[in-house]
Amino acid sequence: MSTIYDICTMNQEKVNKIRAFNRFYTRVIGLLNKYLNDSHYTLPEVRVMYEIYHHKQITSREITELLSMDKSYLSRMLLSFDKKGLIKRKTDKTDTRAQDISLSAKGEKEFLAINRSTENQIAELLSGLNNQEVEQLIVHMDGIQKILSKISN
Amino acid sequence: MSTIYDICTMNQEKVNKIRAFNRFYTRVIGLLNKYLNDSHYTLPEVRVMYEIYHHKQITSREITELLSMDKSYLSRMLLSFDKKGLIKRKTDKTDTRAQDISLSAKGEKEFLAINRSTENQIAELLSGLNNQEVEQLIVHMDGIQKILSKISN
DNA sequence: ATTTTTAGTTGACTTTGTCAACTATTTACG
DNA sequence: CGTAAATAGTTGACAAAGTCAACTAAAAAT
Repeated sequence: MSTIYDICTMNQEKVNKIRAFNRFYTRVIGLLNKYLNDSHYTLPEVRVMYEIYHHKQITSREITELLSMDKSYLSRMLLSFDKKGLIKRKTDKTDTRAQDISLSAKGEKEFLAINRSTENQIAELLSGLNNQEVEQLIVHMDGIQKILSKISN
Repeated sequence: MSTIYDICTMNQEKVNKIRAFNRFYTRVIGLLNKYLNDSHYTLPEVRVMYEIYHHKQITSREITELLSMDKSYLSRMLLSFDKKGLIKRKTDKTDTRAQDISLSAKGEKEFLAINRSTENQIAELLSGLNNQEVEQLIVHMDGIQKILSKISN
């Protein structure tokens, strides 16, 4: 918990630089997500698929926690995945209220295709940079994650 | 323009690290924007106010370009700002189709209040870090902006 | 002078996301 | 044990965010 004193003595310029970065990176992320317009899936759908894929077995509740997503929103999304045959759901053995969700063969195929095109898009973006710049970029990104992980619970 | 060759030889791990950072930072930005729920304004509204404030005089078209925002969406937003007395609009002297938009005294007051609370929120976030960490964070952020500015048109 | 482009508005719509109420379990606890 | 409280997921109703196309009026291009 910070005090008024902390906030007031905090260098204004530093805060402004961080805000500038946030604005800048919001645009970067926006650009990178633009490609999704051409895919059959929306950004939140892809995020959900990502979680299912990387957990192999996951419950609704876990997804809502991981993505800070409303459970009703997710419930409807999973229904649409189900209709499209992208997921399998089976009742959890130790808690019959919960379902273990996993990607079907079709779902996995779809996800991996999206995944590849995201990767290609980033690779394409990076192709405008030389090797050293890419290395530096990653160093900076790791650095930010390391520092901010301390505070983001 | 990148070639297939570039993409295929691009280190997969680097691409994955960048994607991981994007996911991470999407969450950070999401957390920072959460506070807006308590404000009277939405995120896109604040962004528009930001642009009006920092240009003193700006047209609708310029805002749509700066924020990649649909002109109909913006038009309605400006209408609501107008109704709330947050902006002044006057016909541009050299192009009577266009309007020069600026914040009213009330609008400026509102924007500055939002601005302060965003600043405080970031300052509060940073209060969990020591001086050196904050310095490092800014170095990394500047680094990323410098590198990515080369390519993001 | 007329066609084409542009600035902004409006109508109709879709997507995205939220909130509260509900059912069916499970867990906590006297 | 048995009842109360908490939890997993669904559903209805809605609000917020964003898009698309058609339109008016003015400006720019030809």
